[in-house]
Amino acid sequence: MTDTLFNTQHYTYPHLDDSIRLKIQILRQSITRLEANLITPDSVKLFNGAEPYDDPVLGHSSVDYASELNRSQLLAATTIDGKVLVIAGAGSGKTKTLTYRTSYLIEKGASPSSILLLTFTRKAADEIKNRVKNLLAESLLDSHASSHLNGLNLNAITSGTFHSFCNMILRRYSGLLGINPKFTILDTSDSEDAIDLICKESGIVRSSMKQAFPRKKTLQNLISTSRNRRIKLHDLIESDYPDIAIHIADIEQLAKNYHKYKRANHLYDFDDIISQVVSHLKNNLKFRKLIQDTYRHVMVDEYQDTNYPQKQLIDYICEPDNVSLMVVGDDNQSIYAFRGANYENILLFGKSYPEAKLIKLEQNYRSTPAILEYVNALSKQITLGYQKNLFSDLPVQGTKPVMARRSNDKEEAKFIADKIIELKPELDYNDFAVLSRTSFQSNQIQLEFMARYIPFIVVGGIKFIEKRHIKDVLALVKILYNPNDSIAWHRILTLFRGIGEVTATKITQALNSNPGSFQPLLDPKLNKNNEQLIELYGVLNKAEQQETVAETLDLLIEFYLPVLRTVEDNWRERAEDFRVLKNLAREHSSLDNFLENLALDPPNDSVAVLSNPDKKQPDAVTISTIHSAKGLEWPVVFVNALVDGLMPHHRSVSEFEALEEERKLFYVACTRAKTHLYLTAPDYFSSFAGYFDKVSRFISEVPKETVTIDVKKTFKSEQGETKSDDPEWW
DNA sequence: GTGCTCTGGTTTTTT
DNA sequence: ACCAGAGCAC
Repeated sequence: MTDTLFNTQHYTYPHLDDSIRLKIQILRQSITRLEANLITPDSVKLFNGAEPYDDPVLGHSSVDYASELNRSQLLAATTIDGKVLVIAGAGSGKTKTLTYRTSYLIEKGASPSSILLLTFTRKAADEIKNRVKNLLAESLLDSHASSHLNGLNLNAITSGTFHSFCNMILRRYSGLLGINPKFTILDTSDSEDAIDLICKESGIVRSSMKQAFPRKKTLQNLISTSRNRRIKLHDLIESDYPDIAIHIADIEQLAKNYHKYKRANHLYDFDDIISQVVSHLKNNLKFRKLIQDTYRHVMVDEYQDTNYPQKQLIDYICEPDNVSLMVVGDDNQSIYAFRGANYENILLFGKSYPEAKLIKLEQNYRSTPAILEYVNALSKQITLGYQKNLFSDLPVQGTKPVMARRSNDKEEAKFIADKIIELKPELDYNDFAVLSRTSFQSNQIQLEFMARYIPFIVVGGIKFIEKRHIKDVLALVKILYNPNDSIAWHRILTLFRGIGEVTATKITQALNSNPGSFQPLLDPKLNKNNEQLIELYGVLNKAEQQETVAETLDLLIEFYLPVLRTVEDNWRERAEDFRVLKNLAREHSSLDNFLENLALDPPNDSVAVLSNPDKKQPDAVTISTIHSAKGLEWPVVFVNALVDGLMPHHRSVSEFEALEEERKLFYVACTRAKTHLYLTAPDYFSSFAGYFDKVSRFISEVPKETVTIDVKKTFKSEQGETKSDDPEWW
């Protein structure tokens, strides 16, 4: 205790009950088992101890694998049989390794169409694919060296996110699977709306004497979590939401109705897209065989953030021994449990595949030794995981992370701004990032930056796709594509004055029992002589005739603008966003293509960037949540608001696994820094949730020699403000 | 049935 | 700051 930065006895740690102890024990066993299968360049005598150039492929390739990769990376890239887990530490060249492995597979004779590459974002998938194309460009044109490469089409590599892959499979094999290929995807907020609608229609009594019925957001979360974590709704509510236990029966019924509703209307939510493919793989042997024969080389990135259905998907595809599988991940960076990700998948890999090999990438190419020393100390605090120790061969130690504490969030923001201005002469604004646990924690910093003329961009923020007017127009597009989409209908119908829940439901039902026609809009018994409904009828029919997505969109927007004007005062401002939407539409050849891409790969750039696609990113400091910063790096990183209660979040401190994830989140934040890491905290933080005034336990737990402390306190005394530097003060 | 306003309870992170 | 329910007028 004495060598830590601060006395950790000030914090309350979660109680470990027997069930969690048992779980830890099982996970430890699995980890130990796989550690026994660890292979290193030395243990396997990489290329029999000879130079890699003796390998028939490596020796003759135009790609110089052995000099481009370090020995562990080379081992990972060339171990192409069986099942392999690669533990790739932060900044260890994971993407590079996947790129070279893909290239190596192809040079070894794997056909591009037999390769399946699953990543967490489409951007990551595209990047790997493009880098492989560049690597092999020379060989593909060279008809002498390796003749089988000549004329290969690398676009045949299947790469993307789990969702985009499963979406493609559902549509491509809709005939074999007996499903309607014209389904629409519900994003999270559509799914919430659907649940809300069904809740109202099924006449559940929402208000109870004792306990209010959960809101739509909670319900959606509950249903999704229950599916992704394979926990019965009943058990999930009892363990995680005991307050609403009296509503269990209603919620279970609601979940069933929601499911029926989606199937009846050809709607798939995010969870369905994956679990439908899994259940077809499970039940349809012909389909399973077909998929297993197609994808012979599977690679999965960010395996620590997969959920149970995603693991099942991989397991079904990779069931035969001759399908090779490499999963890559870092158990220290699993930070998506709230979205159903299961950190156990990566820890239990040895249990699923007892013969699997383990490879570790521990050389870090990102951070200075001083920063690595700190993050390795953080890593030691994580209870469960594979053994790892990041190292760097940089000759210069660099500066230690700085822990700065200030009287309040304003002083904290000032500190950050001061540092940026101090370091700016040698760096660009692009070289700085401020990372926060929650998005609102950057408000004070944004104000300070504005006052000091420091340019910044906020990542995360309000999503373009989540804006009301964008959702409205997209609902119109969805109606055209899938006239069964009652969620979209309901959204549009309630937009008009004089039409509320009840009328909208009646019209929606009439539309559904009258497939292929918008006729009910004209029915005087239903439309209350609303002229806009009659106009909508004409617009939809006309829009159906349009050739391109852009033309269709133009018509719909033209109709929608006057409607928007009746519901929002700032409609002009909002209308600006339609330019962006039109630009996006021009990139798509069909409505389904357009809708799919917006749902599965929504643009998360700010509107300003989207509307000037040609302009280069301006030179600006990045302000982001830690989650959104995953996979990125900056020379100078600030992690702010490090108060116990915000980091770890107060809602996560009472449960072992939740606290562990917060710890990993802090680890992710710190590993983004290349040369300078600043950890900052205000003296206190107060909100309806409580009053927090201790520095984050994650700061306190590590040995004090790994950081530099910088504490300044502004006293509010009777004589006015005075400043003091007191190292004893926290 | 619809739409407005008031009020009190709520707020983590997001492909 | 944001949303959902209640209460009320049309």
